[in-house]
Amino acid sequence: MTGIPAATILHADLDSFYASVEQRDNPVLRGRPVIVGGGVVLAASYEAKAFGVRTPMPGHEARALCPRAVVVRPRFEAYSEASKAVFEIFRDTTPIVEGISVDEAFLDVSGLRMIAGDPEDIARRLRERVRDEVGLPISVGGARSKFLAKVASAACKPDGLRIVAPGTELAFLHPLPVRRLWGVGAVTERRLADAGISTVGDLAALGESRLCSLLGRGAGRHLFALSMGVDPRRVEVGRRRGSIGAQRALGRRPKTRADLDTTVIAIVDGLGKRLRKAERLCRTVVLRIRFDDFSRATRSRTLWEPTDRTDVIMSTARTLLDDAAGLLTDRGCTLVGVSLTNLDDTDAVQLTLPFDADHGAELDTTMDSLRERFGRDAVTRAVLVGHHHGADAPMLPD
DNA sequence: TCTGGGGTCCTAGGACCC
DNA sequence: TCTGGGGTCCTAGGACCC
Repeated sequence: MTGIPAATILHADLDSFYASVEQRDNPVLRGRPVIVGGGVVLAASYEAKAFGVRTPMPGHEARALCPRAVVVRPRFEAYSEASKAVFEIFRDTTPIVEGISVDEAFLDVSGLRMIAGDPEDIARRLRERVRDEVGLPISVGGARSKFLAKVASAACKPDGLRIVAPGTELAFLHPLPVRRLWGVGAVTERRLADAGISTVGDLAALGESRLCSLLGRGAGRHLFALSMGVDPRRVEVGRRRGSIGAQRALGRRPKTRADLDTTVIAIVDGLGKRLRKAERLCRTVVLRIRFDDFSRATRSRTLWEPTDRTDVIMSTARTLLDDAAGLLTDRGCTLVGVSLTNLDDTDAVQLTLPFDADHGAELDTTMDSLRERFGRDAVTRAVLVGHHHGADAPMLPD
C-alpha cells in the first residue's frame, strides 16, 4: 500500500438500527423476526428481512410475508439515546465526524495513521467498542471517498467490515447494480433499465454525454462521476440542518377545513418550540399536502425577515392553507405537513477580515476579540469562510 | 388500521435588477 | 419595432435518502 494514498474515509452504519435496539433491550426478541412500526415498517431485524420484509413496507404486507414476526411500537427516545452513545464513540475515534442520520456517519481517519494505525485497525476497534459499550452491531466500510465507503458498508452488512483498497475501486464498483449509486431510486432505475443499463459498469460504459441526454445534465454528470469512482466531497464537520418540519398522516376518512386547521396548529406549535430551542430563525414556511391518490402539492411563503415566533409562522401557515383550499375540493387530504426553511442562526454576527497566510495566529486573535465583544461564553460557534484570489475568485458586484 | 416522519438536493419558470 | 447578457430570489414540483 506504500506510495498510494490509503483508504481514509470510513462510513459507519448501524444495522437495522431500531430493531437492533429492541433486540438489545428485550432478550425475548433476540434471534426472532422483529418489525418496528405499525402502519409501515420503520425497521426490520435481519431475521425478518430473510422473509422479504423491507422498509418502508405497509404493515399488513410485512405480516403476510412473515406471520411469526413480533411487531413492536417504536421507542424513539431509546433510539435517540443509543445514537448519542454511538456518536460519542465516533467522535472519540476522530474529531472529523459528519453525521448523516441517527444511525450513520462518515469519519475521516486520514490523519490517524501514525497514532491509531491503518483504517482497517481503526474500523475494527470502532466496531468492537460499539458492540461492547452500546451493545449494537455496526457495519463499517472504508475507502478513499465518501461514496465508496458507503457502498462498502452496504456490501458488508450485516455486522461486517469492508475496506476497498486503493486501486481496486472500479473492480469493486462496476459489477454492482445501478441502484447502489447514490441518487438512483426507483424512477431512475426504471429509466436506466429501459435503456438496457443494469450495472454500474454498464452506466460507466455509456459515457457521460449519453447519460446526460438520458437523465438530464445534473443527474447525468453526477452518476457518471460516481460510476468512475470520482467523489471529491470532504467529510464536513458541524453541518447544520437547512430545514425543520413535521407532518401528520390523517387517514382516509373525510376531513373538514377545521380538522386541517387543528392539525396545522398543533404542528406549527411544535415547530416553533423546536426552532427556538435550536436557536434558529426561519424565513420560509412551506405547507405540504398529500391527497388520497398519493399525489402531492406544496405552497410556500417567504417572510420579510427571519422569525422564530409561533404566531407569525401560524398566520403564514393558515394563509397557505387558504391558498391550497381550491386543491381540496375534489380530492381527499391524507397528510398535512409544515416545513420551515431558509434557516438562519439567531444572533449570528459576521466579521470580514483580511487574512495573511503567514500570520495564521490572526485566527486566535479574532476569536479573542469576539469573546471580548460579546462575553466569553456568548460565542458558541464560529464559521470560517475563506475567499481566495485567482481564477475562481468570486465576482464582485457592479 | 391499506402507505411514516424526518430530511437533502435539483430543476424550471417568472419577476426583478444592473 | 427591433433587441442582450449577466445575475439573484422566489415558488412549485420531483427524485431521493434513512
